[in-house]
Amino acid sequence: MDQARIDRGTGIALWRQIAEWLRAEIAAGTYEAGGRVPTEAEIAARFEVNRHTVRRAIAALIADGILRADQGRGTFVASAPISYPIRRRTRFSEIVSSQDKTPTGRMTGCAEEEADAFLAAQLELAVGTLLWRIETLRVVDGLPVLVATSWIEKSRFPDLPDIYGETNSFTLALARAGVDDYSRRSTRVSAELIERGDALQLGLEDGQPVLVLDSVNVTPDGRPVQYTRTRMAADRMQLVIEPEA
Amino acid sequence: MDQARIDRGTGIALWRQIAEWLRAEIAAGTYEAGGRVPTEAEIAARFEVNRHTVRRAIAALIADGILRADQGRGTFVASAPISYPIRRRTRFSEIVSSQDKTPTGRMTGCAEEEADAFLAAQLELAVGTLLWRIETLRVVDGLPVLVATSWIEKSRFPDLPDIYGETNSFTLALARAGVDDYSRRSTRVSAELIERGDALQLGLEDGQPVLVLDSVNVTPDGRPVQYTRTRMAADRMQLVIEPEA
DNA sequence: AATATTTGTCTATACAAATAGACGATTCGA
DNA sequence: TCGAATCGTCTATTTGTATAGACAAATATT
Repeated sequence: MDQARIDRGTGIALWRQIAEWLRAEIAAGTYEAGGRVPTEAEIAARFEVNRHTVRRAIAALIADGILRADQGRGTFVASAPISYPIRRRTRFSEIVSSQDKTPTGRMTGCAEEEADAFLAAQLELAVGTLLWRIETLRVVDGLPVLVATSWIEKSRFPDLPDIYGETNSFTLALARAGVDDYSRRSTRVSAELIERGDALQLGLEDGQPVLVLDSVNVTPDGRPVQYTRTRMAADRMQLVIEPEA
Repeated sequence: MDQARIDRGTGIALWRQIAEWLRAEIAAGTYEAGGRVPTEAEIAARFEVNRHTVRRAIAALIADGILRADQGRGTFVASAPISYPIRRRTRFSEIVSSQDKTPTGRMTGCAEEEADAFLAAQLELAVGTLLWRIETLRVVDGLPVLVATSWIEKSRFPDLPDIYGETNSFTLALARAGVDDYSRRSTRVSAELIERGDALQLGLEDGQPVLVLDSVNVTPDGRPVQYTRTRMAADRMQLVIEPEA
């Protein structure tokens, strides 16, 4: 049971007392990351204040990135952004698991595509080479955090979409084709406004920024195997550039 | 150097931020007990706020008994009341020293007086016996805390005023006359409004309450040696009635 | 498709907080 | 004794806080 109280005339505004109560409840785990907090009306009734006063408290927490409000749905705890360290060996599932979160992922699309000049250069293939283009959605604790598009040579990994569709793991899918290890060669990072399709998948609003990572994975002998373009919800993940451990 | 800051529009009233700053400064010892804190104008300039805002902060601390304002003089840290335990052996200097404070005292008056019926009964002497009446002011850490009037048989302690005037100690003065030990027999406690003369000596305003202690000190064989009427500033000392240790 | 729920925005009102200025009351030192 | 310093009180104005009500916009439910 919840016995918190707010006091009037103390020189501390009601909205601030409510904001601090909510912040404490979230920190204590009463409302889990990504979960819903009580509605404005409920909180207002709970403390016997006007809804506008609650709204101001919530606005302060939204400004701090602690809450996120969705019109018509409710107000949610904005999960702390997941750290995404960029190293030579970067495996999404390992990164996420090491932060006590549960990663899931699924293939949202798959198509054949001919390499254009850019992709051909990146993958060191001839222009027009047939590639798999695989669309992926990565989810952490039920919250979608990034979408990625990967291009992989079709002739070298003919049944990759099937294996990836089963395992949801590039590491496993490439291993089945004889690539036991791979590492990140280069990563370029930029920021863009989210595209419509990505926004739908990530549950973001138009106009939100995304981090865009363009990376090339190579086998230990330096041969490119995969070109990936990743779009990360900037409010849910943050990049960490670290020296090699 | 002092780097504290106050922020506007945070939902915490300026007066409260200032009050908490002052409270912290006092707790940290920046302004010592009984000492002066900066003037309203200085604090207002320090934080770039209006003097009225500072006044509200100070009013809150006065209500909490932490500060005390004297018109025309300044605002002072209200010393925490000194505990004054009542036991059989009560020595002002020992009590005060044990509370990490520095006691001083001085005789403020001395006169001869004949015992009236009341004093004669208390001291077990005949009515009309010549007594010394000695007025004493006790000060702790520079702050006057009590005034006392003591009556002692003159023929038994003929040069007591001289000795007390030198030593400011009844214990020593009585010892010189052969009374090695004495203890408190009875103490009556009451509360009155302060008298004009006492108010001047204690630096209190008219209308302030004082604790009045009427006590009789006796030698180990039970013979009365001293009758004392003590007036204590109620906001600077508090009585503690304890069982004998 | 209709309805209920929930957040977003707007207007209006009342009260608290903070500012501004003036002047009185008390104390202290020159 | 005078004036400066300091706290006490008063009026007036502006800004921040909180309430009240209405309706729009998006979502979820039936």
